[in-house]
Amino acid sequence: MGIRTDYATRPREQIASILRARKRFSSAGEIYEALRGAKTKVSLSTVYRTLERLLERGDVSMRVDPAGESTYMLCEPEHHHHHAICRQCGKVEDVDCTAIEQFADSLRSLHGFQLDDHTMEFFGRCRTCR
Amino acid sequence: MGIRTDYATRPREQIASILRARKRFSSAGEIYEALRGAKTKVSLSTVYRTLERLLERGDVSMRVDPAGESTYMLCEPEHHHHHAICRQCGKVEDVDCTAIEQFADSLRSLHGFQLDDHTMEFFGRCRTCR
DNA sequence: ATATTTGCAAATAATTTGCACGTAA
DNA sequence: TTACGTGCAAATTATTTGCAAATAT
Repeated sequence: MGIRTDYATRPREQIASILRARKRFSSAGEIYEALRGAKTKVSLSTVYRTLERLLERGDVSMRVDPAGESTYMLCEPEHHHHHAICRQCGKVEDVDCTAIEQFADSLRSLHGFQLDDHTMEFFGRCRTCR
Repeated sequence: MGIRTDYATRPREQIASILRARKRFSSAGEIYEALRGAKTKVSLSTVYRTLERLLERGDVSMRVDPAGESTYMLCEPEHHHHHAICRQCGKVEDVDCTAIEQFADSLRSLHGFQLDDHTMEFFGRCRTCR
């Protein structure tokens, strides 16, 4: 019998709900603040622990912002893709960039460097913020 | 008369020297440790302040590692380029990727997204670590 | 019933800051 | 001299952890 680690608790539902509502990367602190108005009280530690758990499960993607803060967003990483992040409103759009990846693949022989992973982020203004 | 902010001090020389010797991204703490053996004592605050100053001057490039720590490397960002980071030894090779950027440019109309900047990092093993 | 989750407060760890003293020009 | 830089110790900030109480199954 394996270990069961998936209780559906109120705090977890609340946190998931916030994540669903926000379509951008949010820090633990921001989620905690967004929860302030909610009926159930959720502690900051629980927010951290839940985010870590969601990350392990692959339900959120994590991004360390330039200030070094970890931020999270609901997002099934089923297929490798990248993000276009609006500088103004923070909205994130998935960028499917097969062609870019093909290009990245072609860099495999570059510098004698055996390429096995890469990251990319795009910044600018989304349609509504332009 | 403007403000002069460029004294050539012993601590700054020591820090620059360490940066020159290491060809990889190093944290303030790592530089501080590397300085332990040096003749001159340099405080951790000075390491932080010097790195911040070098960053403002454009003499180093900064990277927030996945754990959220800021790391620095000597590197003139004269022309926009990216990095191939060896997972094993940490060595960094500059990747000139004009073609990738052309591709990125072509994404400008993507999603109605006005692209104005992007980041990319490549990971793998360098020639000697393969 | 009982294994898991939570809240709280205390512990870490990276980074920043105030201030008196030291130093380059 | 004197404006700028440095060290130290204390303050901040994000994140983690121990543990007793609460909760889901």
